Amino acid sequence: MNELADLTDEQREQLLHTRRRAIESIGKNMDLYGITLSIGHLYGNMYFNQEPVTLNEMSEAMGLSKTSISTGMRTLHDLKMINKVWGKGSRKDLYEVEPDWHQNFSDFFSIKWRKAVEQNRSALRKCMKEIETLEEQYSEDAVFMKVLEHDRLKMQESMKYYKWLERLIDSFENGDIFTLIPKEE
Amino acid sequence: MNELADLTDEQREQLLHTRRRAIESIGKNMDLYGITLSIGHLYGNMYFNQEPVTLNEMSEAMGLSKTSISTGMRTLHDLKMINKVWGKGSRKDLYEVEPDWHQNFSDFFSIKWRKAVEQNRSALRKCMKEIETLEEQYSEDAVFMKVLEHDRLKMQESMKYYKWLERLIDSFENGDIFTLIPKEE
DNA sequence: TAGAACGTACAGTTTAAACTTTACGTACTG
DNA sequence: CAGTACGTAAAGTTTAAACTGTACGTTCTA
Repeated sequence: MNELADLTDEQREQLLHTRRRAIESIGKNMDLYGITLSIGHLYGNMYFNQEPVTLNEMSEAMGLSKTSISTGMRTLHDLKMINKVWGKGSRKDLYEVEPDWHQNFSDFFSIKWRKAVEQNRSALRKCMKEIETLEEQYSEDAVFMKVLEHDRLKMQESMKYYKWLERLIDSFENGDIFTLIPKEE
Repeated sequence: MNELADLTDEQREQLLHTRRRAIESIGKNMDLYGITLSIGHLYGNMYFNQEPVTLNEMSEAMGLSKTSISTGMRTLHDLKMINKVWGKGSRKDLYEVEPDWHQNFSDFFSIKWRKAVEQNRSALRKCMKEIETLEEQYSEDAVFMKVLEHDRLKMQESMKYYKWLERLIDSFENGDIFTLIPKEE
């Protein structure tokens, strides 16, 4: 269970103390991924573990109920930030952090941003259709037409942005971004 | 005050009904920017306005207290998603949406992600220093050394990612991203 | 200079999120 | 086939966030 069992008490103490700063910082800044502080800490605590962890282990380590850890793990798993591992003879679920953070980042954008962009594009498309219908209907009414044109132009501008964003997300998804901005300097 | 005053009741009705889908969608998906749903709606409602709006106008339009609108406006302003405008003879604060969404996106990353990356890098740097000190101290202890090395390698990997991410953020901030992925297809 | 309009700090209230406890379905074990 | 361990759904509780109402400082107006 405890991969630090072979260390002396003093060593374990020093190690955990040293790790803490990194764990706290990583966990805290995961709100960027829309993740709550305690789930961020969960991830941070898993970060240094060499071996995959179980629900019970993390529950005990963090002083949270097993249910909380369970839902936290699912959240992290949905975002592909941790992996479910099939371990030896254990019938417990085992989890470990996905070590490739570049991949992490890409997945996050694919999952979250792609969905949002598609929803907004769809809504804008429908809205523009309706505006165009109104423009046909009221083509004689100069005052109304001016307002309608304003709305249409505004949405066309937004559409341009969304198309650009989709190409950016594409580049994350297919890895082209790492040609444009290489992993190694 | 009301830029739609010159329209007939029917026209205004149709227009607002048509706009609503876009407003809802835009507002809803702003949780990606760490923004609450109602502030997202505030932004969505401002989106179509041709003229800058005041606190009172939006308060009435959204059925929220002026205080709520005030704090919402500040949040949006901090993220540079809206601009404070100095209008004619009015002494009310006037706000309008920043129309350049590419710029919006860049600013968001500069503000939010840059800070997080710097914090994490700083924490990791300190943590690595301490690990190295321990490695000197316990250089004879093979068991402990193995654990320490594992931690150090893990953090070095993370540092690579953060350096990459900083270069990505740089490209947003200085606009290079729009050379790599052009606004126009 | 008194009075009104404006934006926001602050304290209090309501609503939503996080977390726990209990209970249940499933899959191993003897 | 009972008995046990495991993960999670569901309901209940606690904690935090969102929102409101009041009050105050500032700035403009008469």
